[in-house]
Amino acid sequence: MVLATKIRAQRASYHHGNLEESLIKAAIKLVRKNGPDHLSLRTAAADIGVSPSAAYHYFPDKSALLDGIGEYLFTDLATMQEEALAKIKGTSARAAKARFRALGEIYFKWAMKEPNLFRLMFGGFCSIEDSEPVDSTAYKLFSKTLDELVNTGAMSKTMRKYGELIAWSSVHGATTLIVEGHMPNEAFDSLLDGIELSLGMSK
Amino acid sequence: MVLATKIRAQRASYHHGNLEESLIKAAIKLVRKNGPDHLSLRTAAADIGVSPSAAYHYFPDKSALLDGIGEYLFTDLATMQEEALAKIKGTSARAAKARFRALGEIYFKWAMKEPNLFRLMFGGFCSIEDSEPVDSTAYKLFSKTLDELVNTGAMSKTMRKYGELIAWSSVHGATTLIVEGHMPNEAFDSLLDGIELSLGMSK
DNA sequence: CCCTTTATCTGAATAGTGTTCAGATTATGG
DNA sequence: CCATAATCTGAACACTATTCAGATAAAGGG
Repeated sequence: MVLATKIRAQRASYHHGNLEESLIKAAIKLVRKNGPDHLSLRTAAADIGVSPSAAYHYFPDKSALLDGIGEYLFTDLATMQEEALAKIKGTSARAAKARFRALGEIYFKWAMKEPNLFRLMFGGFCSIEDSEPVDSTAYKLFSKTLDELVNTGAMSKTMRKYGELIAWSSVHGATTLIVEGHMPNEAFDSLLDGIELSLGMSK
Repeated sequence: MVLATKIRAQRASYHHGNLEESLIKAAIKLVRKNGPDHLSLRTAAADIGVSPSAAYHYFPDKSALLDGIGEYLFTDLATMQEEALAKIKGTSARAAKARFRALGEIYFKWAMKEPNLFRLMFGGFCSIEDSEPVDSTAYKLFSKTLDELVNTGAMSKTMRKYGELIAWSSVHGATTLIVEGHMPNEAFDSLLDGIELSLGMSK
């Protein structure tokens, strides 16, 4: 009984029951359409049938709401990358390279499919509290993938120490530049080729 | 006489005389302080002692004002890069490498000094009308610098075709990641080292 | 079962925003 | 000097974030 009333999120009563998450999801929809600037706290509240001031019981600010969205999206992207990696099995050099490539491609595709959400994540709209980004799930996945490349002999040891830096920077850079229209779409695949070459990955 | 009245920008009369540029400069000041989101057309107008609606004779939109700022800033950055390149004379491989490095460092330093202006330029706040970014002054400077590297034997021919892609993407990527707090500051110099190595530049 | 306490949400108000438009003001050219 | 055109103002409209006193409902103790 207690659970039943708590679970329904569709607002059958004065109390909403799930306002925080509902607000974030409504806000994500708006950001997707209108961009991270142009997010309206009021319409997000209205969309889930709640007064504007209700939001202030869960977020001190509009910017706190943006932070909440950011956290949600970052874990979302990390999950996608984990799933993509899990699909590529094996311990061969070939598999390691495929995983490396998959990480970059997921990143890029995600950004191209949801440019406004990507902007929110990396455009200074949300402050991530993760003390060090190095601790993040995504970064660990990434480092592990690079280690595999070295261990299977697919990547030169000399370049290993620049691995994270070059790959992460250039994949992120190309993605943002393409998303913002400063670089042609086709450039991304070519870039991945170039990185593999430059990091000393065997053909 | 005619010139005298046109030149004074300090508003000694009903007509301002230089509203478009004054608005852009006032807006730049605001963006520098408060970020590209949070730019207020009204306070920009108020700061130069003009009514809000006056702006609409020069910009159809607030977003058009942002476009104007973007154009202003892009030429500003390009000028800085040109000046930096001009200071490094000579046709040796050493000089070519110094120019390459200078381009990246200027880019990074500029962003770190003015993160909010950098966000405006590359964060989707302004739409650049340059049909192809390849035509931009900055890009031409960049390509020329890479050519010099190959001609002086400082860079391998094999990697030349990935030169723009890798260097531009990774410099831009590292810069944005650092500016947004996703990467430590010290990473940038290390990245430049890595790029030089990976693009086959002789030590 | 009721009743108090506490969490949750509303309504109204304030101050600021982009944008429009009729009209006032000034410069320009004949 | 005067008519025309360019330029700017003032007031208005529909938004926005944010605050706060009070209404509403849930939870826990008697």
